[in-house]
Amino acid sequence: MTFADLGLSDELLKAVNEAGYDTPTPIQAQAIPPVLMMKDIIGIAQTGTGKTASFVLPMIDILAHGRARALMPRSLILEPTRELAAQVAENFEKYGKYHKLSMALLIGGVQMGDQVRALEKGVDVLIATPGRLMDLFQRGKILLNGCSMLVIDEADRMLDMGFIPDIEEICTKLPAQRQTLLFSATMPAPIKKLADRFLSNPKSIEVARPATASTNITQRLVKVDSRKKRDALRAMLKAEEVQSAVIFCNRKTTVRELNKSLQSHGFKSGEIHGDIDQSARIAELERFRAGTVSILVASDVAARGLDIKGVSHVFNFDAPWHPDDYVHRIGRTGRAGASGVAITFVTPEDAEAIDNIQKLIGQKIEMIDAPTAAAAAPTSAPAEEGRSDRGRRRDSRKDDRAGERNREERARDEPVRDERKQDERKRDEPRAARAENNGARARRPEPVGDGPDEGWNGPVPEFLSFGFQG
DNA sequence: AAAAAAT
Repeated sequence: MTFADLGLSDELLKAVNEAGYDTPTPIQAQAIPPVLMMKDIIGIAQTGTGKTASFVLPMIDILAHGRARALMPRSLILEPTRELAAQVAENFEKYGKYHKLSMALLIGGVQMGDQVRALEKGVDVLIATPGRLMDLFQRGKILLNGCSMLVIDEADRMLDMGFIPDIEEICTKLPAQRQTLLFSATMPAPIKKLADRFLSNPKSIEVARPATASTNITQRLVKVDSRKKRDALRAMLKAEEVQSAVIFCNRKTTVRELNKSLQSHGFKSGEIHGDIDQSARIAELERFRAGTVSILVASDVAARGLDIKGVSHVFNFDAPWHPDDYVHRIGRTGRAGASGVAITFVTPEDAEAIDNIQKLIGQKIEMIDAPTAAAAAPTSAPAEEGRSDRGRRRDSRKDDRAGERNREERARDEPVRDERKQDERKRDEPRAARAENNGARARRPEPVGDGPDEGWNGPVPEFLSFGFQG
């Protein structure tokens, strides 16, 4: 099965091939043909399954003919977070490079001016978070009665975030004659109801959860005293072959404090959470993507969907309260078949949360003791698909600043702050991504982590009975 | 127990 078998146009196939893909993922293979036949779809799939391309690709071909009129977008994609919306927009740019589609990204936290001007010119594709969309709608800047295609992405997360009333209102403003695609990782009752009400005769497509079944992410629990988490983290950052890591905390304040602490210990780190203003969030992600910082300390704003290449490690500095969040967080590593390591710090208070996580993923995660700074061993074989300075990094694991310095040097040649340069960089991005992708394909490592005795082989304490002294 | 999203 190749993309060519799915009925996509030659221009699109060319863009897909140039992006480095030739084989569709299961969700893409199942969804693209019916979407092209203008059917409604319910896609039950996690992020990381190639879900975004499963609607972006057919949409590009469907929208290729016809012209947008002022204030009347021809299609609408709803996303729960600004970052996800921006990421979908990037996908349209990447795959739509041989099409002349116009696009607008409507998200909060940024000036409305450009968004309004784009709407006035007319857009083929509107990508939005609900709040800003409703705002602009109420200001009379958008008419939705010419919008014949609707995508509701991450519907269950929209539910969590209280967006369902907004979504319903938006749905009623669209023409009844339209195509609707709904994607959700789970199907709670309110989402089913939403689908029943606003989709007609939908075809259901379900693909397996990637993070639970996938063997390419080595998962470990690390028993740690809650007062010694930072020491344990630093020790592990030094001991592990960390190409780049996302470190999740449960609270924004913890994110801020941990980032400061890491920086004061000489780590090149950045932070992202909802109290950081939008332009800084974008800049921070860009710095992380570019490798200017190798460590991103994050709240759950970054847990879902973010697709960043070469993330070798995810650390749960705090064990997530909701088991679903665990699956989403660790899915930031091991992307596209790469290997990855997910390490979760566990304090006695986390017992129930961990229990729920293990139930959800249907497996026990091996538990190890926190390493001391002196004697630390790597969890697994290094993730082979890190950034391009991976080789240098491998020889410098004692001094983890060395690799960062190299990365910094590279980054200095492509400063991200200067806007003009940033545009140039953006244009180069597809090429860079392609090179990385091909490289990854050529030397994909054996999946790690599905063997019980990999790297760590200390005794695994019976989880529920573990306790702490001190 | 939190975070996210319009201002």
